[in-house]
Parts: sequence; structure tokens; C-alpha cells
Amino acid sequence: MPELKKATGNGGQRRLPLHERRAAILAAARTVFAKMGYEQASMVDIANASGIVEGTIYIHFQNKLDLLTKVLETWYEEILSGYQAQLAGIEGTRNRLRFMIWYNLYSLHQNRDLCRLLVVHVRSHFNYRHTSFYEMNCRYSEDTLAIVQEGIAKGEFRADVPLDILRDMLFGAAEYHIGRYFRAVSDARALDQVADTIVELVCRAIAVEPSAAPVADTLSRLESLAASLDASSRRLAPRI
Amino acid sequence: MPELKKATGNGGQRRLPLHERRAAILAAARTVFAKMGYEQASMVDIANASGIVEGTIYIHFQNKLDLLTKVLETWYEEILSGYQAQLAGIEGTRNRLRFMIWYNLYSLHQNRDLCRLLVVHVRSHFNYRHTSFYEMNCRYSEDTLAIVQEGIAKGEFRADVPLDILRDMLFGAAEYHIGRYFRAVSDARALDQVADTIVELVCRAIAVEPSAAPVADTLSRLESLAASLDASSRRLAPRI
Amino acid sequence: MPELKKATGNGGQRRLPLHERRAAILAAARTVFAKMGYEQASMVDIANASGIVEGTIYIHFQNKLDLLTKVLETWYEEILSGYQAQLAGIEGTRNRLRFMIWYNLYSLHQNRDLCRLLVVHVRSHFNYRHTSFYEMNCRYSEDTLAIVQEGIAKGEFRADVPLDILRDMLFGAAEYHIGRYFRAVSDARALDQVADTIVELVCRAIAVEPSAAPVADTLSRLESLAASLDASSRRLAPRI
Amino acid sequence: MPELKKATGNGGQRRLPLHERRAAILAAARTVFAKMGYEQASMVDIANASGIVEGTIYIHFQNKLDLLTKVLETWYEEILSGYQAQLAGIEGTRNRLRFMIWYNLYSLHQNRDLCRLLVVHVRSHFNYRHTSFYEMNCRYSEDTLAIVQEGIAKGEFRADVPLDILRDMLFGAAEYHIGRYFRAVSDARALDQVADTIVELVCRAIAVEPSAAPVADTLSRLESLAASLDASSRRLAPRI
DNA sequence: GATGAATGAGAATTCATTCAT
DNA sequence: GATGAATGAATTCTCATTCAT
Repeated sequence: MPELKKATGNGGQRRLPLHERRAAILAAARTVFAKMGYEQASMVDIANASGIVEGTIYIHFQNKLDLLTKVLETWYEEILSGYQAQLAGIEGTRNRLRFMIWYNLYSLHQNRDLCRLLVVHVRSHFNYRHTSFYEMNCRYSEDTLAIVQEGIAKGEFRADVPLDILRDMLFGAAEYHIGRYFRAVSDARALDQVADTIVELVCRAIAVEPSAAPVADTLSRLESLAASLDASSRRLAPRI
Repeated sequence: MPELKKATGNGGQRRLPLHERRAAILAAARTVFAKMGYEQASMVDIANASGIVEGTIYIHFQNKLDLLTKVLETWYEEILSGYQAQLAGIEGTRNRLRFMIWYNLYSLHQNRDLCRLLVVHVRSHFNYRHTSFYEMNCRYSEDTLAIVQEGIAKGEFRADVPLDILRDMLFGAAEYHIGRYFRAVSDARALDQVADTIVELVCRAIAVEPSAAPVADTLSRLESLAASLDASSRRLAPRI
Repeated sequence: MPELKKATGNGGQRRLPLHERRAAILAAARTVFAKMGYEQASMVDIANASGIVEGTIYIHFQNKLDLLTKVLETWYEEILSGYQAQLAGIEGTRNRLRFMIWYNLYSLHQNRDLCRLLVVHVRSHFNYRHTSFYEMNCRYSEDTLAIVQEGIAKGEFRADVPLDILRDMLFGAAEYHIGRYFRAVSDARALDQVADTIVELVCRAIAVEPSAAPVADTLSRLESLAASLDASSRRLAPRI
Repeated sequence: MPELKKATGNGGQRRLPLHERRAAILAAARTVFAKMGYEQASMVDIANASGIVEGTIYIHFQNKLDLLTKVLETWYEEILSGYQAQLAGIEGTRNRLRFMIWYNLYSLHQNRDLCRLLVVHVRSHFNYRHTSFYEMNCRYSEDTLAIVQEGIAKGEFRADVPLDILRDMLFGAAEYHIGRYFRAVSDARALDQVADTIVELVCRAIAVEPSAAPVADTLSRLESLAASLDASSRRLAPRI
């Protein structure tokens, strides 16, 4: 008859209540994944960091990818649970927009590694559109663009603002900046100024006046105007 | 009687001169890495795609990571070797800026997978600043910002344009857009319009005009002022 | 006022008395083992199928192999508890033999998977001879061969029937047939005919008649001889 | 950048030519599988028995099941490559049939464990009919039954022999006998007698005379005949 | 008695890299 | 220079069994 597997069993461990054990694994996994990346991190690393054995992870999570997903979900939910309350207390289109930009910068800055994992392992996957990440991301995007749309309604911004490209600029600038940041000095306070600068640029870009576009035209019109003024002044001029 | 050539028995083994063999491996590796990613791609896959055996790769490249690096370097050099000649033929600040934006979008779009590999395996690593990638990237950034600086010199753009944040917006928007693009329809021609929109927004954002009051309004006010001046000058004229 | 019964808070946990719980586990294990095989079936599978948890199984059974053994024992006992009563009601050597063949076929057919488990995990092991299976199996063999021996005693079968090889043929044919059956159409009613055919062949094989000359011929020759004897006896008769 | 895997590589082994290495693994696997069974045998066991490392097995065989299949195929081909030449040198239906029975017994006896693996892991699988085993098995079956059919053609056997059930009896008896044998004394010379006995029984069963079947009837006919003889003898009787 | 989370010892499989040929 | 079989360490995942609750 087939040999029996050696008995191992529970060595008497039961330190944590169910939910805390799960949370402990998530926390450890977040750290390890952030430090080493998905492929480089091994389940042993995570188990060690959790103070448990590999096998135990599989009680709480289906597999490695599931664990990563749960880590990122938890983190993403943390991020996206905070902003709405704060946003409610802010008035003025520009202020509100600035907050959303800053909040995005700040969140990414808080955990750039997880952010990269999100981009690489979640956002670039074909089924991303059917994940909870997509929904959460959409919500943040929409809440941000809603501010712009309010601005349009109030006549502060032009009616023909290209919202999708604007979104690319807002979120792209943040991600790119944080990406560069990662390799430079890491000073969270500087994010304030970055947010200021971005919002300034963006507001100029979409403000209601037909700003820079026909600058050259405007210039020439101003020049011809100046000329006419000059002319009329000449006509006035026989002052002497 | 003419002598018959003896069969060599080589079976056509060493077809390619050294340099071409290396190039063939690079080409195969580019394809395989792009399709499967770094970790998922195996040296056997690459060897098969090259029509050689695994061991041979190690004659030409130190190891897998070296191969990836060389692949990405080659690709990046290709990208960055093309634009300067074209840029030289383009006149006008806005046109030149638009070209650089479009070229970036286009290059990323051409090979999003390699782009992702670059981000994950090269750009996010601590020694990135000492790689040739960093230098190449800087050059493109600088060439782009140089256009803005020329614009400033010409008085087309404000003198206080925050160049580093502007760079984040330009390149960030491109990367973010392509990232979203990847999951949506893939239509290279649409990039034209994206570039247009981005350059439009950016130029508005940094144009020399103060955005305080609507330019058009300002203009018309100036014009009416000029008219009234003109009128008053006429009326004043009899003064002499 | 009538007092209200307090809710126990047990949630209905301990539904079944001990023996029934054990039976429930056995039943679930039989299903799971039959469907998945021994190695492929996990204790969790069995626990789930039983509506209990893994740990509980170990209260009722020593280990997985013990559970399998008990499952097979239960099943084997079921099989072997049924036939004697029925056999008692059947008369005639051939009929009784046919019943035992059919019953064997039928039992194997009813649960080929358990049958395979029996072969692999029980019957092929060195200590099989000291198991209850061996005893049960022997009993069925003996009961079958006893019929043959009765046939011999009655002069229906040859005295020199090689009983052990006959047993191999009877049970081997059944197992082989069911093994092939498993992969073909599964029609329990056809087993009737199979049993018929087997018993026919076997009876021919061990019938008391010497097979040297055709029995029918022999018979008719005897009959004609008898007739001629009769005739001659008539012709002789006037002798008196 | 991702850490490099530690170099291991070939420690300078290249003892065996390609085909021999494969053969060595097959031989080791045959032994290990035979001794331990499929599930109990581990790839490490087989590697150790081969004097190589686990990984090397996967160069020559796709996976564990593939290895088992190749082991069994090799063995089965060995078995089935030998008999036809020998059969050609044997004359007489009964002799030829006896040879096929003996050969089957002998082959199974030579490697009962592989035989069981064949039954459990190959023959009971749903796609068995599309394996080379099925074909090989069919060939042996057909060659055996062809002898019976020749016997029928020659008038030695009844025309209505149920060939499929006969096959079940022949091969089933052999397998069952070997199965029991396994647990008893293992004496190859006894197989001669077993084959003799089986062929004797089978020939009686299918011989052309309407043998045992209506033994009872025959008996009664004989009895009535005896009675009539008796009667006529009585009539003859005034012997004195 | 029942629970089920934790255990820990494997299991199969992969693969970058080496080096005798 | 090219080959490709061999290496060996690592990886993910499984699961029978235990025992604190």
C-alpha cells in the first residue's frame, strides 16, 4: 500500500485571528513586492516576512498573482477612499483641480513601487478593463475632469477643452514626474510646488481666453493697431 | 573531366559573419522580449527565433540581462538617430515642438512593449543615471526643451516657463496616452491629432500673453480704445 | 406565561450521531475516490463532499489510506452480503454457476472505479493475504467453485477439472470484460448475455463428456445401436 | 535591474551519447516505476537511479507521464516484437493457440508491475483507443483470434464461437492468474502447465462437438436409452 | 466531538548558464 | 566559433496531518 506522508501538521500556531493573519500577509507582501518586484519576489520571501510558512499563504490567497492583485487593490482602495471627503471641503475650480493633481502626485509618491507594479502587471493587461482597478481609476479621472467641466460651465474654461488629452497630461505629468523623482531626491514637500506649477500651466492652457493660439496674429494685430495709434498720434502730433 | 566539388559536410552551419549573427540574435531577442516580456522569455525561445542554439548567444552576449540591455539600446538608438535630421528641416517654434511631441508619441507607439521593458527593467533602476539610456533620454529632452527656450528667446513663450514640469507634461502625456492606447484601438494616424492637441494646449499654457483677461476681449478693447483715440485725436485735431 | 426556549447558538452543528457521521464520510469518500482516484482525491475534497471539515475525518479514521481501506471494505461487504441469499433460491448447477458469474460481472460493472482502486491499492500489495479483502474474495471464489464441485459430485462435470485455473478464467474473463467495457458503451443489460456466453463456454469446457467424438453423433450412434439391439432382440424373441 | 541567476551549467558531464542517455533514463525509470508505482515514484528517484540530475530528464522527456508512457511503450514493443517469428514456426491450431496463451502469460509474468501500470495508467484512460498501446494490443488479440478462426475454418472449432468473450477469457485468465501469482510463489516453469491447462479448457469449450451444453439432456436421453435397452434386454431376457 | 488555520516536507517543472565535444 | 546536453538551484504550489481553540 502507498506509503503515508509524514505527519507535519500545526505546530501549535494560532497567534493571529483570521483577518489579522490575512492583513499581515498583505502587509508583508506589499513590502516585498515593492522592494523586489513581482517576478523577483518569491513566495518564500513573503512567507518569511510574514513570519509564517509558504503554504499558509495559499490558505488566504489563491496564488502569487492573486496575492499581488489583492495587495494592489488594498493599496488602491486606501488611496481612493480618502480624497472625496477632502475635496468636498475645497472651493473654487482652480483650488479643487489643484487638490486632485496634488493628491495624485502625493499618492504615487507614497508608493512609487506599487505604482509601477500597477502599471506593469495590472494596467497593461488585456483584461484591465474588467478589473476593479479600472473602475477605481475611472472614478478618479471622472472626478478630476468633472471639476474641469464645472469650470467650463462657469465660463472659466473654454468649452472646447479636449478632456481626454487633458487627462493624459494631468495624470501623465504626475506619473512621469514621480518616475523621475524616484531617482532624484525624495522630498514630499516639493510636491506642493509641483502641483502648483502643473495647475498653473493647465489653467493657462484651458482658460477661457483664446490665449496663445493666435499669438502671432494677435501680435500683428497689436502691431498694426500700434501703427494706427502711431499714425493717429502723428496726426495729433503737430504738437510741437 | 571537370572535378566535382566535394561536399563540405558543414551543412551550411556558419552562414553569417560574426556581426550579422550578433544582429540576428538581437533582432530575434527584440521580437521575443517584446512579445513575452523579460522573465517570460527564455533563452531557448530566443535561440530558436534566431535559428541558433542557446550556447551561441553567450558567445555574443554576457547573459540574458546584457542581451536585453543591448536590445533596448539598439532600439533606443534607432529612435534617437532619426529625429535630428528631420527636425533640422522644420521651421517655426510651434512646428518644431509639435514634431518632437509627435515623434515621441510615434516612437512609443511603434513599440510599446519595448517601451515597457525600458521602464521596468532600465528606467526604474538605481543606476539608471549611469546608463547610456539616461544620456540618450536627456538628449531628447534637451532637444525638446531647447525649442521651448528658443521660443522664450524669441519672445513667443514666457520667460518663466517651468521647463522641468513642462517636460513632465510633454513626455508624461505621451506615455500615459500610449499606455491607454495600448488597450484601445491602435490607429497610428490618430497620433497626428493627439500631437496637435497637446501642442495646442502646451502653447496656450506657456504663451507669452498674460492670461489674466481674455486676449480677444483685450484686443477689442484696445481696438475700441484705439478707435476712440483715433476719433478723439480727430476731434482734438482742430486744436492746432 | 410559557417560557420561550432559548436559542442554543449551536447553529445546528452536531447534526448527526457518531455512527451516521462516520457513514456520511464513508459515502462521500467513496464517491470522491471513485471519481478522482486515490492520489488525486484530497482530504479537503472528501471533507467538502461530506459537509464537514478535514480535521473531523481524522476523528473517525486514522489517515487517508485507512479511509480508502474502510471505503473499499464497506463496498466489498455490500457486494458479498447480497449474493448468498439469492444463490440459495437458484437450482441447477449451471444456473447457479451462471448466477455467480453474472453477479461478479454485475458488481464490477456497478463500480469499476472502486474495483480499480481495489486492484491497485489493495490487491497488489504484499500483505493482501492478511487483509479482510483476501478473505472475502476467497469466500466468493470458494462459493463459486463449490458449485463446480457439486457439479462434479453429481457427475455433471469431469472429476479432473483444474479448479484454480477455472477460477482464473471465470474471474479473469469478468474483469477483463469490464475493463474493456469501461471504454466502450456501458449497457448493464448486455451483461446477461455475457454471463450466458461465459457459462456456456465454461460448461462445455468442463462437461463430463469426453470431447473425443461428437456427443450428438455418439448419442445417435448409441440410439441406432439401441434400435438395432431392440430390433434384433425382437427378432431374437421368437426364440423363447 | 533584475538579479542574475547564479551560474550552474554543465559540470563537465557528457558521458553518454544521446541515445544511450535516453535509454539509461528509460531503464532507470522502468525499474523505479515498477518498484514504486507511478505516483509514489518521484522524478528525483528516477534521476538518482539514472545517475543524473532531475532537470536532465526533462531534456529527454516532456514530463513524468510522458516518461511513463515511453517506458511502457518500450516494454510493450519488446514484448510484441518477439512472438510472430516464433509463432511462424509452430504448427497445429492447438499448438499455436497454446503458444499465444503461454507467451502472454510469460510476458506478463516477466514484468507484472509494468503490466499493472499499463492497466491503471494507460488502458483505463479515455484516450486509450488512440494510443499505440491500443494498436499493439489489438494486433496481439487479432493474431490470437486468427488462430481460432483458422481452427473454425478447418472444422476443428465450432463456427459459432463467441470470439470476443473468448478473448476476454483468454487474456483475462492470464492477467488474473499473473495477478494472483504475484502474491504467491513465482515460478516461471509452472507457466507451461498453466498454459496447457488453459488451452485444454478452451479447446474443450470451443471444440466442434456439441459438448457439455446439454449434458443433463444427454444424460436423460442416455438414461431413457438405457431403459429401453434394458426393456429390450428384458424382452431378450428369457435368457435362461 | 468538531473545527480549520497552520504546518513542513515535498512535488514537478523551469531555465540561465557552462563546457566537453 | 558553434553546439546542446547537463547542471543545480530555485520556483510555485499541494496536501496529509496536527492541535489550539
